[in-house]
Amino acid sequence: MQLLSEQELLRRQKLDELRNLGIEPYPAELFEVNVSAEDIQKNYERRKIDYKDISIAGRIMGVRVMGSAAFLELQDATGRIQTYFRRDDLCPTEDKTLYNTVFKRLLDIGDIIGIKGYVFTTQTGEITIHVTEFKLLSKALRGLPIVKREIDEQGNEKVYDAFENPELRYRRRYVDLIVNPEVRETFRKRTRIVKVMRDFLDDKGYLEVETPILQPLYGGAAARPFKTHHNTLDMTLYLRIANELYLKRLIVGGYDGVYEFAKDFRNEGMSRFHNPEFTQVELYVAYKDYNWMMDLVEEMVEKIAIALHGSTQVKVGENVIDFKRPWKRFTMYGAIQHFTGVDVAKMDEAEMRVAAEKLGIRTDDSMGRGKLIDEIFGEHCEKKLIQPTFIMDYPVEMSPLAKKHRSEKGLVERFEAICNGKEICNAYSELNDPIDQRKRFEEQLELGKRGDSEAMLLDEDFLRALEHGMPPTAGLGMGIDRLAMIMTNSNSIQDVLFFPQMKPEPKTENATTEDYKAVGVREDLIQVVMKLGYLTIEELKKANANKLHNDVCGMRKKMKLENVKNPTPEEVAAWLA
RNA sequence: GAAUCUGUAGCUCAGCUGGUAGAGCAUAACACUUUUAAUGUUGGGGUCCCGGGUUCGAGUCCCGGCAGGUUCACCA
Repeated sequence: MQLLSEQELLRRQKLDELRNLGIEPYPAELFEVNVSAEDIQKNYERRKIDYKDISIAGRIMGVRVMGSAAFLELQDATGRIQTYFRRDDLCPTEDKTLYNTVFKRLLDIGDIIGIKGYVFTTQTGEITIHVTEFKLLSKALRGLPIVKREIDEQGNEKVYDAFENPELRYRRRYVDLIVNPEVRETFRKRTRIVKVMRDFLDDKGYLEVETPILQPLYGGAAARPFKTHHNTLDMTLYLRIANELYLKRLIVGGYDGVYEFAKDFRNEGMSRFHNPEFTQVELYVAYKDYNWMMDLVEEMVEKIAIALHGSTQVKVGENVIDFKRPWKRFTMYGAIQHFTGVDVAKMDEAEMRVAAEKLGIRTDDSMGRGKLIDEIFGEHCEKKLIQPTFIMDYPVEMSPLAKKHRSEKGLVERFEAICNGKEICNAYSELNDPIDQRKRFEEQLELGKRGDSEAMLLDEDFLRALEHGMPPTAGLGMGIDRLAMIMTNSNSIQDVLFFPQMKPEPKTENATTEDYKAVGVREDLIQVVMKLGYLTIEELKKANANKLHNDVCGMRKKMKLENVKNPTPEEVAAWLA
């Protein structure tokens, strides 16, 4: 049972009043819409004749009543439009109920209405709909945060009473989307990113596929999984951490290009860059290598920037990032030399450990050469790479699915694109030598035995697929969330996920309607009893009967519940019996 | 996991060295037929996140918890 605020109670009373007037607050039939707010704003001035008989629906976002005329802000999916209501138009006869009562008193900010009318321009120059008919389509029982916006002389928008509490915004994204238009826009951009990619990959003739999310073995990345159980098969299943191994099986099967936009799940820490479920696009193309893939990534991301911003330049925080091709390319050794002045290429593990210590890295004996390189890079290079940059040729130890470098010993043909100090994609010339692949898996198993909880498992069926022969293949994984953060200038992954993962809201342990009824409290009095602070039956039972009767009658009056009858003293005494 | 900040009206936030809880918006009533953060007047509205403690007295101080933000760690 919810404890309702004054404003919520009032709106419920309005619901009854509407029904008493014969108005259904939640009508079943459709409302024909023939125009959008954006359409009117954009095209009215040029084609006035087309806006003489319009029908539009949306949410009331603001009301300015001036006696027998009123302005009301209507918001639909495309934006806002001002509407003008005049009593004498809506109520040509003596009966002014429709305007005075229904419109002025029973409609609220947040309600969804449909209107018919014609467009005109007010004296102050605002394009406005003169309303000839309106219909309530859905009554809102909760008030919205009222965000007010003003455009100053410089054309800058000033926002008053912004709805910006992050917890509420994420938990109640529907409210966030209603009152913060820039949030709606962010998610439109996110969808646009995916659409541009999909069109780009489809144009090249690659096949969009779906592969299992529930996997008997998790693989394709180094991460801890979520574990679940299938009852009928009585077996453990894991939510995928990547789909790499399945897509490669499809390349073995003879498709020469496959891709999937995949939700992946990793049971690890959360931060402004990490959500337990996130989206990646993975792409595998036969007969290509990582050099070819770098060109593709540049081309695709440049296209996305242009599609979203009309330019290759994107403002992200303090920086302007330019995605214009070609991007800078460094080998990992080259990047380390460039940023630290240290040439690690020829060092063995011992020399490198010394070098790392000198660069302020805490090392220990478990760290091999690959790990040391990765630490140095992470500490001294990655954060400094603001403009999009490819880092190529990683140590073999960290890349068990990548092909050995064609000329450099100890390295693999792998690259990441770094942008704004963070990885946005990861790609290899894929390892297709089944014997080498088995060896690499075995090394991972060894790491797992030594306690690395993220070491990869050996996937025997995947190896069998490789043994059938996989063509040389270039593979790519690109994080959609991270890319969306950059492309929408968002500081947190939570701002590009509609419903980021949160701990559940603490439960209120109030008694239920049934609990109250069980001790004899009439349903319409429950609100009153709760308002008095008796939120559990236990507390209620402790009350003094006379005082409780007095309090209930007083509170009923205070809450202006005219339709609710006061309880008799005997009735109240019976609750406590 | 650690550090740190935050939690007060439907929303955004004040609240000093502890003394009966405040503003703006929203809401209610009245006025107002082209306003736009509409305006004017008058009201109502609070489990100060939860639980302990100190105190004559706690929104405020102390301890513990819950939720959230940020940074770090982890996570390629």
